[in-house]
Amino acid sequence: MTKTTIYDIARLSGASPSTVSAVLNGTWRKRRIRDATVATIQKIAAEHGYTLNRQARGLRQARSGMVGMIIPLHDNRFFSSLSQTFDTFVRARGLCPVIASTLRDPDEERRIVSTLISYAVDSIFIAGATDAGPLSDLCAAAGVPHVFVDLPGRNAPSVVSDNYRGAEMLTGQILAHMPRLSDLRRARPCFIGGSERDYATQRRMEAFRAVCAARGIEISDDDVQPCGYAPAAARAALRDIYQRRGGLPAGLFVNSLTVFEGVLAQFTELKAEEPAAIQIGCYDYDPFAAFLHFPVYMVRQNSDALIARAYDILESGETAPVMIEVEPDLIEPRTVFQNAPMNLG
Amino acid sequence: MTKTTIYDIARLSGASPSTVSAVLNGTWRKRRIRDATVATIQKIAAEHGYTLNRQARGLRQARSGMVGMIIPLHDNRFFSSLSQTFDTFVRARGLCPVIASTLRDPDEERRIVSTLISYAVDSIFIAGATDAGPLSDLCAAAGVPHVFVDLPGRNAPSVVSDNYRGAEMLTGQILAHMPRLSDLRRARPCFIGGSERDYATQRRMEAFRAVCAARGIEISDDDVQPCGYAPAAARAALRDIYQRRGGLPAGLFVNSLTVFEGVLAQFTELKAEEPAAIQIGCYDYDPFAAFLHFPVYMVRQNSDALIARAYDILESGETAPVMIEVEPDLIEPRTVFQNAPMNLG
DNA sequence: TTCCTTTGCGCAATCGATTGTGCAGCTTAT
DNA sequence: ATAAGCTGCACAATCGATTGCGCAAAGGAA
Repeated sequence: MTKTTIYDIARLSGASPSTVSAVLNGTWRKRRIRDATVATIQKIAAEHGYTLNRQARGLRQARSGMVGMIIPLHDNRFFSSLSQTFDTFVRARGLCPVIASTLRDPDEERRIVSTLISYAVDSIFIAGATDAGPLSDLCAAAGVPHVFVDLPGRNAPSVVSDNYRGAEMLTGQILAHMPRLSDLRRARPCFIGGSERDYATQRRMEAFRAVCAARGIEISDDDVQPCGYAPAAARAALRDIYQRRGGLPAGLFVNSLTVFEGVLAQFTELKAEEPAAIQIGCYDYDPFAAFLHFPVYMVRQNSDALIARAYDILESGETAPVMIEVEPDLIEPRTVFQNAPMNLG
Repeated sequence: MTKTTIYDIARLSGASPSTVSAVLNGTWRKRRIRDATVATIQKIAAEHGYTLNRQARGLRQARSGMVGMIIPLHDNRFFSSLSQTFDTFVRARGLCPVIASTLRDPDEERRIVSTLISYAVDSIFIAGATDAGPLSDLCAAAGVPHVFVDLPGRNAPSVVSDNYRGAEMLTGQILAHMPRLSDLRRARPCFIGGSERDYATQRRMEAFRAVCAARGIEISDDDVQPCGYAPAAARAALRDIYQRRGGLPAGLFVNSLTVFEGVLAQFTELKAEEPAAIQIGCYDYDPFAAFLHFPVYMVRQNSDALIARAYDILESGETAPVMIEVEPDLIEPRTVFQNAPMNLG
């Protein structure tokens, strides 16, 4: 019942605990253990179902073999995709992933990072923190390597989507395909969703305005509504836009999938032709959104590349606040198969 | 740079390490430590940014304060929803969630469970394992309490969706709303997706057949196609059905969201009226699928209740292979708001 | 004053591994 | 034959906390 330890195996094999340890953790060549001894010990270990106590090893080595990641929430296409990639990468290196969600609460963020540190994680990936500075400080104080993913950190390296480029592509498609409406109130495209305090949203708004300006379309503050990420708020924002303009705008830049949910909810109050008569683009990708009754351009962030680059940075030992940008993909309407990642369902 | 320990604080405060330990872990009342001593030690600890080394504590206590969960993949609405609930539950108890994905690989499953055990997790939630028996054995050998979620375990308690009931409701809606087609080849509803080795799929097929039989509809083996979970396979299966029958069947029971993706992909080859002219039901829920141009009934599994019941069982100390069923919710078409869980996006 | 409690805290063992060092015994070279 | 070197392993300290036990000093009762 009580788990077997190297001491038990030492007793049973007549060897010393240090020899057993070396055999079982693979360092026995360095210690010049005879092959016969190795075999004996491995046999006994197997017979007794020995399993390493990683807390003991970790205590001695001052590292746990775990790698932490914090995300705002699991229940989201983009972040769960990040999780999946992270999980795969970490496990491929023989380490154990620990992913915790913060619900975008700064206190939770600090608490989780502290917890991870107290478990002596080898390093930490921080995705979508609302308050990056203090997290960096916590990690730095503990000497834990860390990297920001999807948002730029001030005092540590970060890997982010090229939000400007993604929004540029998306806005370009919206402008290229939206109808030319004679009603001036509806002729200009709108940007909806996200938070102004959000780095990603800032960059996307910037690109949206720039592309519009380049086509000679003047965007007013009224055309840009960073109303947060909640579907209900997005729905209300769209209702306002609709009422003020007497209809949907010719183009709609939807800043996230949850915002899109709110937009769709509002659409249920309209005639089916109305959404179909404008051009919609959504930043972030969902396969079902690709099958709505009107075409939607979408941007899919490249979570594989984000995690891969982040890992590169950590493994290079870089700790300076460099920033790497990863270009996202523009997804044409109705292309679920050609571009969807493998999903084992 | 080197982290402060209770020994450092003991030296600085003039107290003994055991006193410092008691103060910092909150058990000082039991040890009758003076309030003044407590205050001094806490002050010094705060000044030096002391953080607990949980590996040391864990080694001594033979438990880590972590709770493990394994899931097939993160990148899936149902499992990421389970993850979110699990995360919230575990953290609410002051513990640390560790969620790892197995990609439905039995070897991976065993490896991960072993790893979790070697980290001395307090307990393990097993969601969606392909080979439950060996996992139970591993946990039992290590004396780690565990519970199966979403699939029944043989030697341990489990909490599963009431797949029969869910499929019963869904089939009921499909039959109630599907058109009566004179073409006999197309008159019977079809069941598509999932794996026959899968407990959940078995139960759902059972209910599908039973409800059909109750309405006097005779189902042949040809009407039931458990073609797996991959979108591509589902697409091919639907193409076959379409060709053999000369059109879509009047009713379609889609056994998972990824299968639905494949179905939709195949729909793009049809005229838009065709899917709209039949009745579709999907086991599992996606908000965007609720906004397609034809109404879809969906079943949403109750991940909150699944995790809550699983936790109840673990906390009750139950280790016998009891099985608890949780009823899923039937979601009417276009009701994204009334029923969707809060999603902070 | 003497004895008994209670208060407040220290001592030292312990959890299970890792790792720097030491040292017999056997080889090989000279 | 002696020194030098190599082989194969054991010893013991160490990581940082927790915890059973013990004991001096203070307080109270008789």
